[in-house]
Amino acid sequence: MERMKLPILQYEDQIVETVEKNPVVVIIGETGSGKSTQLSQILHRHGYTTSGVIAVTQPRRVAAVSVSRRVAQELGVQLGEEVGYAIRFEDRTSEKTRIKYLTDGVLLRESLSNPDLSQYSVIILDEAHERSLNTDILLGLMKRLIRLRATNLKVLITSATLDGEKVSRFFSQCPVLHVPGKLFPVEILYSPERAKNYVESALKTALDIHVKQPEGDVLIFMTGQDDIEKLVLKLEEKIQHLEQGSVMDAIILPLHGSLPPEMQIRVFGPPPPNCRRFIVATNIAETSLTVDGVVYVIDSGYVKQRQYNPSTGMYSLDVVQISKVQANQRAGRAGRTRPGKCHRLYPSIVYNDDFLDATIPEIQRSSLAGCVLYLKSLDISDIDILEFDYLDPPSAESLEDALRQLYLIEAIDEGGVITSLGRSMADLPLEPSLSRTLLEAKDLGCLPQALTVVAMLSAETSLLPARSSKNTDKKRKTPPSNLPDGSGYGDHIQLLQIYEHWDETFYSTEWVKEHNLQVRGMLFVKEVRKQLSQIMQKIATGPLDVQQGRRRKEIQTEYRNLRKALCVGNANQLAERMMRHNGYKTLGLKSQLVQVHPSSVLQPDEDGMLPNYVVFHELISTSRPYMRNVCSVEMRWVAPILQKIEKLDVSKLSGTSRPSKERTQEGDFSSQKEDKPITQAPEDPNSRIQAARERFLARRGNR
DNA sequence: GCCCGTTAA
Repeated sequence: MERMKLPILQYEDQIVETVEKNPVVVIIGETGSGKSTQLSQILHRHGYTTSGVIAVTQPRRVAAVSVSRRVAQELGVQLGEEVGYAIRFEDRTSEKTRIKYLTDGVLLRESLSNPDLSQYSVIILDEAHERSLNTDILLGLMKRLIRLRATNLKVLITSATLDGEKVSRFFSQCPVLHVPGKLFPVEILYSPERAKNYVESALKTALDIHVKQPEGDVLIFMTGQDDIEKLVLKLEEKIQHLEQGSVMDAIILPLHGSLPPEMQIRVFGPPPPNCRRFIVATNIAETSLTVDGVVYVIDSGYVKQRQYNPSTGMYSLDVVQISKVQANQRAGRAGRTRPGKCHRLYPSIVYNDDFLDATIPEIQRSSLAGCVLYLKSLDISDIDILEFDYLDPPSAESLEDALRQLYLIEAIDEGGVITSLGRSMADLPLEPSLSRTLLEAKDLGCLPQALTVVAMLSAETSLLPARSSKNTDKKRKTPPSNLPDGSGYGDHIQLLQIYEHWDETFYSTEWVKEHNLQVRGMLFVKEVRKQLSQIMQKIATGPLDVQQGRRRKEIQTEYRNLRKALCVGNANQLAERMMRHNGYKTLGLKSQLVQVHPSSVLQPDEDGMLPNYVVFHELISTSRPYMRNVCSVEMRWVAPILQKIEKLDVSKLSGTSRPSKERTQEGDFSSQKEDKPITQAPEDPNSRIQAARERFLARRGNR
């Protein structure tokens, strides 16, 4: 059997012995080592499932499902019995389950109702090198848990290329085991200089491979849909000319996230005989999807990355250089089935001197309001939010921004302590502004409508129709969509109307297609709405289903209440129109000049002016700073919020004026397995981050 | 006039 040869099995004794002796072990295993499927089974064989369940976290849903399926198969058991999985909307575990695969988000949720995670004897954090926001929080929680939990707990942190030393230091010098993978060698070829235009450069390299190199598929990493479409067109054109010669056939496949699923699946089908496939992809092919048969990789060296600026509250989507970890991950995609080649469209000096070692972790690129609320809602008195032990701490500025946001929506009081409202918000799997909107809507009697809007917003990117690439005619505008118009109030109301129409058709797939929306997205909204309704049902009265057959007057009242709830929930996302034109300035710590996104359905009045005050769901800087998903609100709702903003004192919010907390509880537990001191001086994280940030920003400015 | 990489509760 293939499995018998998995490299990790040769290390079984060593792994078990190390786990016996240490609460935390780091395991570095390259692709193909079998760590995701074997580690849990090894520990199961050695009795670790007698005292509890083995949990294995995955950053992605599909991985949790597919890996658990394979393990069940290998153990010859029914999936959902001894081996199961739990992901959002789907729990396939039972009382018999001893090995449980779950997304890290699900484990975080479980930790909310059971901070000790007492049902688990072992927790394996898999793919930790991806450094997802959730994984990073779990790392901090695990560090605390191994000291505090009364019953024995083993933690394994496994990853492909993670800097093992760094994690080991984080966990008091815990041991690091290396397990080799089963990758074939990949020859790295650098360009003499960095391409001025990486699309052109990729095109040349691809054609060169096609003409000169033996069979084998080519995977090309671009940054986004635009690049991909350009390159696909050019490749098709050039290869058609070539084919009159003697080269083999070729097909060219785009691959990115906004492609409908049936188009994504094409890359998994068997390739036609005697035909080379060119797959032009975003970083979706870096980790999320694995394409078989790739022998050549072309790496542009760039990626599109979303980042949050805590001082302005603005997201931006920038093309940035990849990290060394990412470059190696991309190269590795060429060596899965046989030796391969990776063409890097940049010189080795750029790789060595310019690329960051690792991608900046998500926790340092995101708004932390949700994360901070989550930590505050855990009933653990020894956690002070500003002192929470992160592998890579976020900046003080980012934490303060999060506290300010939470205070403005009354999730914490002026002393930084979580309110009962805040606790209710933490129960909802939503960003805080949306949770707050729901709770306010409950009091205002428009909860069914708010549930719909919030569910629609949380799926919004997967709703929009796929942009067609053929629309290159300059004069052709987007076809007039016959979607509802939000009655002039803006995008939130439009989202509500869209869903209500769909509900009227009894969730017809045809209706969705006719209106150029994505079926997958709408079905997701339906699931989210159902989940949120179930949670809200516990504290709300009255029906929460979509309301139908109301009178016009009732609907107007609902819209008004809904807009009011949105205003309360988005207290940190308000903007005021300029006097003489339709530009806006945001109301907050640092005012920004912004505009309503052109896709908005917000309507101007008879004089052509937009409303004086709006709330927005998101601030994003693309070609300009834009507010996306905008809704008109009234000044009288805004006024009290403005007063609050003026009086706000961040130093109180961060709890620095509070007396330090007692830590007696900690001493009781820690005596158990404290052979090494836990308190280690962090090696000056702030200066390290600062330096990384500066490099990062400088690079951004360069382009 | 815009147009988004990815993931998740």
